[in-house]
This record gives sequence, structure tokens and C-alpha cells, in this order.
Amino acid sequence: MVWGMQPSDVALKRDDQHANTDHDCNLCQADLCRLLKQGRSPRVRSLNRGQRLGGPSCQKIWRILSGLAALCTTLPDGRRQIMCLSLADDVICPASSGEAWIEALTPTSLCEIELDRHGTPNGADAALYAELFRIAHDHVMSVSTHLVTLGRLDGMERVCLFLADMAWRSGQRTDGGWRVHLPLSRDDIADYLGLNPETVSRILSRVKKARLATFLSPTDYLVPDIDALQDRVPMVPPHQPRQSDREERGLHLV
Amino acid sequence: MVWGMQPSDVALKRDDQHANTDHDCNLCQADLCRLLKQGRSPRVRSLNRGQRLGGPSCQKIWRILSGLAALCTTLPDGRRQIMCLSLADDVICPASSGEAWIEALTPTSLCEIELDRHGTPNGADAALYAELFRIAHDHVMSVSTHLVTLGRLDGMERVCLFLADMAWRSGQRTDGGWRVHLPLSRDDIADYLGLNPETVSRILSRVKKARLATFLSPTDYLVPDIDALQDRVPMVPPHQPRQSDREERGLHLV
DNA sequence: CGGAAACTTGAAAATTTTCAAGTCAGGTGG
DNA sequence: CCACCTGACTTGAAAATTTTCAAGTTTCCG
Repeated sequence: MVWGMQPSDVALKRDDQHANTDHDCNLCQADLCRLLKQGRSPRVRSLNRGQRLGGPSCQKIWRILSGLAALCTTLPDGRRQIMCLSLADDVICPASSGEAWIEALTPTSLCEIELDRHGTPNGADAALYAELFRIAHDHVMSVSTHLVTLGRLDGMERVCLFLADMAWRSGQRTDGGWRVHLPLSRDDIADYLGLNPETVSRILSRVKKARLATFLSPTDYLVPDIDALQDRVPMVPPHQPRQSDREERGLHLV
Repeated sequence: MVWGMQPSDVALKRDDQHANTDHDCNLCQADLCRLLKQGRSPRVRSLNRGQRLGGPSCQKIWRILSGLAALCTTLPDGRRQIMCLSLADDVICPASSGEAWIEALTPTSLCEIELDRHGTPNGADAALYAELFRIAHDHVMSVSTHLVTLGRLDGMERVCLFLADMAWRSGQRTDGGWRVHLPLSRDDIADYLGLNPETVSRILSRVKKARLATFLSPTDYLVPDIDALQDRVPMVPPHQPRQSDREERGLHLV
């Protein structure tokens, strides 16, 4: 198993470089910054596609500054499962009774927070622990939603949920619909959705035929009617639309 | 949707009534007791099979005193997914972006800890938050393992993992192997493993034919050779054997 | 422009689900 | 104590879905 650890530090990027900074973030920015300062000196790492961080026992958490990272596990026979996808501003804490890593799916930079061997940050106070609890709690939520996806949705439903979710998380609204960049390969999508790459490709072709999404290239698509896409999925989207969008759409999701 | 809420309080059971008290518990007993005392007065609830607690937004956590509870979600069309099974001494925090409940699969009694609307316990100090973080972190671990199970294991592997896991969690070692009581129906097992009940039944028949487990009744089985069962599963078991057993078996799992 | 890698598509095999028909077990009433 | 009834479990056969293996195509880069 090759480990792409790359310890070179780079300058901390400013928050306002990220398009998503204004939305409902899983984590209060100010609190996390404070947490970063109080722990060991925050360390920024850069990873190229395929490089990994972490290991079996979680003693660090990371915040993604830019790029796309996956929390994933590989079974002894090579089967891989991506447990969670993290975009800019997301916080991840690798936790698994087996082996789990953070793997960069695109060039990624992230900020590392050191925990001590009890899984708690150095010099933590109640507010920091509260923040850690919130992080872990949010993580439980997203992993739980994904678990239901894998346990009870068929291929078409999984792919539609994935496309809609990516649109909510990183898409740009245009007059022609939502324009989304998909920085994952078909293999990555398959490993995220618990399918195999050929199945993903076939389902994507069905999605195109049904005009639920138009592909400008294998890595860019347009969703003309995101409600139509969402209607194929019997689930509340894991990353709900921003408050402003919800109001515009006249929805009042829980 | 019927809610089986039943607010009757019963006497708090003593820890030593539970056979599992001596094993590696996810949570330090003393710390949890302290947490229970510092929050709102701990409330003990009794549920019959099928009754539910909780709801969309998590404002409580529970510790199981006896019985078997499931953290589960039901999709609008009726598909159900059990996200996690909790036995005596386990702590659960329902967290889901959709709808999630605690559902009693057998008569269950559990202890309720009230959180305030920010998802934190009343009057919490750093130590309590640390405990909450540990609870959430352990929960992430077990849900992540289950996610890999649903995403990448086939039916036979899922069932073998389930049988081995139940043996480790609640089985009794005898000279003929591990004797395990299975308090779930085939439907419950199916909803836990992301299969349907007929498939579970068929796979269980294959397990019997392969002599990996002997069924004394539909709800009691014997595992003559737990290593043989474990060998069918390409994963570290989510609930590892107790330290003493690991040493006996000569294993050094991470 | 050429080549490698990623993506798509086809056909057969494997797995799982669906629908339907038994079989078994526990509880009730005669 | 036994027949019977109901619900849970098992099994069978066909249908649906997904995977596997094997070509093609397209896309991306040098």
C-alpha cells in the first residue's frame, strides 16, 4: 500500500477565496479558527491526486481549504469504499475500526489539527470540545445518510442523489440550470456509491437520455431542472440547499 | 406514522445486572454516570417491541440498559434501513439529516439524557463535552464500518459478519463454540444488512449447509468455529473480541 | 498527431428481488 | 391435550438489477 504523505506546508489560504464561504457551513468559521490556534500550530498540507493522509487510529482532524478529499477504506482484496466526500470548508475526522484514510481526489490543500492520544486536542477547553462534538455529530449525520443510500437505494436513485447533492454543494446556478463541475473519475463515483464503474457509466447514460442532466464533458454537467432530479430520489438531500435557495424554491425542509 | 412514546419511568437498573459490563465498553461507565447526573435528571424509559423514541432533530442521547434497540430510518415509500444496533451499555445519539428514530426491537429499557437546542447537555463542562465527543466519535466508527459493509460486501459476507459480530457482542462461549441469542426477526436483519428478508433466509440456509452456524431455533444459533465464520469476511470485525479473547486467539488486531 | 487513460457499450453471468406457495412454531380455545 | 390459526420463516421460479469481461470510443496531454 503506497502512502502519498507529503509534508510540505504552504501558505494558509484565506477563506474568501472559496466560493462556498457564505453558505450554511457545518462549522462556524470563527470557532474553528480559534480551535486551530489553540491546538498545536495548525499545519497546512498539500496533496496531489491519490495521495493519502491519516491511518488506522484517528489522532488528527482536517479542514479542507481547497480541492476534493475522500474518506475511504480499502479491503484486503482491493475493494474500495469512499465513506464521505469533502469539499472546501468541510471538516473531516477519519474514524474507523478498520483502516481509513483521507485521499485526495484532486490536488487538495488542507489544514491539520493535531489531537493527543486520547483523541482530544491539546489545551482544549469546553468550547473547543463543544466544537469537536459538533464536528463529529455532523459527520455522523452525513455518514448515516450515505449509509441509507447504500442500503436502500438502487443504482439510478444513488446516481441522481449524487448529482443533485453535488449541484447543491458546489454547483453554480445559471439561467440554463445548475452548472456543476465533477472532479471525480467514474471509478471514484463508483466507490462512493457502492457500484462498479461500468454500472455508473450505464446509469449516467440513462440520466442523459432522460434529460435529467446534460454532460458538457465527462467532468462537467448541467442540471436543467434540479427538482426533476430530486424527484427521482426518495430522500431529503444530505446537503440541503442554502437558506436563500430554500426560500426561493418555496420549500421548508426540516 | 405511529409513535410509541411511553413516558413511564422505571427504577434505574444497576450495572452489574448486565452480562456485558466487564468488556471493553465504548464508554467509561463512571464518566457516563457523571454525565447523567449533571444533565437534567436522567429519565429511564421502557419500550415494547416496535415502539419508537426520538425524531428528526437530535436533542437527546440514550444509553441502553437492557434489550435491543435500532437506530433506523424509513423512506417515504416504506423502505426501512437500520443504521445501528444497540445492546445493553451502548450509547446512541440519533443523528440524521432525514428522519431517524430509536426503535425497540425487543422490550428495551434505556436511560435518556436531555440536550439543549444547541445539541449540548445542560450545565456541561469540558470533561462532559469530551465524553460527548467520544460517544459521537465511536458512533462514527461503527456507522462507517457498517457503511463499508453495505457498499462493498455481498450478501454472504454481510450475513457472516453479522453473525460473527453478534457472537462477539452478546454470545456466550461454550465448549461447543459460541452460543448466541438472536433477538431480531428476519425482517430486522434484512433491514440492517440492506437486503430483503427472503435473501437473508436463503443465505442463512447456505450458512447452515456450510456448517458455519447451527440453528437451534430461528432465534438461537451456535458458531462451532468463529474463525471459520470470520474468514468469510474480508474485514476487521466492528466489535472486536475482548482483549482476553484476542490474546487467547493469538491475534493482535489494531 | 499519437498514445494512454478514461469512458462507454454489449453480452453473458452472477446476484438479488419479487411473487407465490409451502412449512414450521407458538398461542388459543375447545 | 390437541386441533387450529396466525404470523414468521423457508423455498422455488421467474424477473430485475448489477457485475464481469471484452471490445470499442472519446478525451486529455505531451
